[in-house]
Amino acid sequence: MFTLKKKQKAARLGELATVHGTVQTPAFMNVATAGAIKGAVSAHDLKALGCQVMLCNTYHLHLRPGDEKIKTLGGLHGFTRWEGPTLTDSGGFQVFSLASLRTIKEEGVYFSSHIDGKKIFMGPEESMRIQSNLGSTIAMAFDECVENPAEYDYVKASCAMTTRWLARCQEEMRRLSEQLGTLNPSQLLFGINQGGTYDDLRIAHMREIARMDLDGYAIGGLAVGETAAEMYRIIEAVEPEMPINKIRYLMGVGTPGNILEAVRRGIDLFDCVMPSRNARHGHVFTWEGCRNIVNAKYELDESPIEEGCGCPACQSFSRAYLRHLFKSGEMLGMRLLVMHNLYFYNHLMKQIRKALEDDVFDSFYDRNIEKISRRI
RNA sequence: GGGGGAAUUCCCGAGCGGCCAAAGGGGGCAGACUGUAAAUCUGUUGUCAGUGACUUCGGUGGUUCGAAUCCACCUUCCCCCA
Repeated sequence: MFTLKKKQKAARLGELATVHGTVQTPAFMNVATAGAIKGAVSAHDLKALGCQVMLCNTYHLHLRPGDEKIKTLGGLHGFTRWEGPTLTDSGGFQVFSLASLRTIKEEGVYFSSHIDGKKIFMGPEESMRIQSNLGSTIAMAFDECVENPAEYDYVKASCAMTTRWLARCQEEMRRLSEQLGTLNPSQLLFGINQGGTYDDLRIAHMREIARMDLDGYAIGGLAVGETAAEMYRIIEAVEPEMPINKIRYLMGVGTPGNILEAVRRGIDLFDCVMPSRNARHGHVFTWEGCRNIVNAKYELDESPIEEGCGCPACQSFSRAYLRHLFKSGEMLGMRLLVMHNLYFYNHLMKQIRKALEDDVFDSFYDRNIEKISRRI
């Protein structure tokens, strides 16, 4: 159940109440695709980093270790020991990211497993069943995430299919929630807007799925090839069509700057691999911009990544030490950088919420958008 | 004391007369990464001006139109026999 608490122009402050806890929005969900944040960060660490929602992946967990096994082990919550809300992505993104390993049909998608080549079929019903076994707080609809740019006719047909798939997801979820032994009978279902870079398709699709009364609405198929300017234009086009009293999720986005821009345009929820992946490659986010800790200029730098940061890395360690750990291939280096970035993202959202609470989001945006987006 | 082998650009290591500023790793420097097939991938790595020139393959001489590559001596290291 989503409550819109406050609005400043398009930007929204809200909260989503779930059986696993309440999420204060705008929020960033921390990505734990295979049940763990890559870079040796556990569910317990996540709590200390200010994480509100942990995101896991249907396709990956279905392949390994298998959703039935996870169900036996108490679902995602019992398995990972993350006690808060979870969101499972449906496998729709893998239709895009594993494009060379799949075939799309009306009934669903045939994948060759990236692990062993085994044939895997995943349609809307399969995705819902897997997500039900995982027992996530929020299940995402199974969609086709189309790469940008794509032909108009292809995107139009794909959108229509994604809508039909959404109806099947809804139907299957209804059936599953009534079944005895379902881990989370009150699992929420979010629908996903598609339409590539075509405003008319985006709007038409959003109107259609808005009528289907879902628990939340996501914008998918962005940050997959188009420019940031196009992404913002599409959000602006679609936003007025999104139900005002439902949570809005921009999937897979993005940089701190992207997030600030999207909150300003009315988005409540985000997720992205960027804080963890970039940390694994030495990039750290700060309020002054993004740094690369391996740069030679940090060799003798005794200051923390960011002065005043409350993360475990900045609490105790210098840039020089972190650089050394990282370059030496010490796991600790990677782990500390990942923790810093996740803390930064979660803290950024907290500051955004505070600015909205205090009715100063505009000036908060003006003060930070340029700095936060640069490379230093 | 006798015999045999080796020395290559930051490191390891190819090359064995021209197509060699010299393969390939490593390391260094930098870049990319947006619902994670990603602790990965890309570029660059003698100097200076940048279609070229110059210096470089243990040292010094030599052979040759031309040498990291052939010859002589020297230096250092390794192995075997005494």
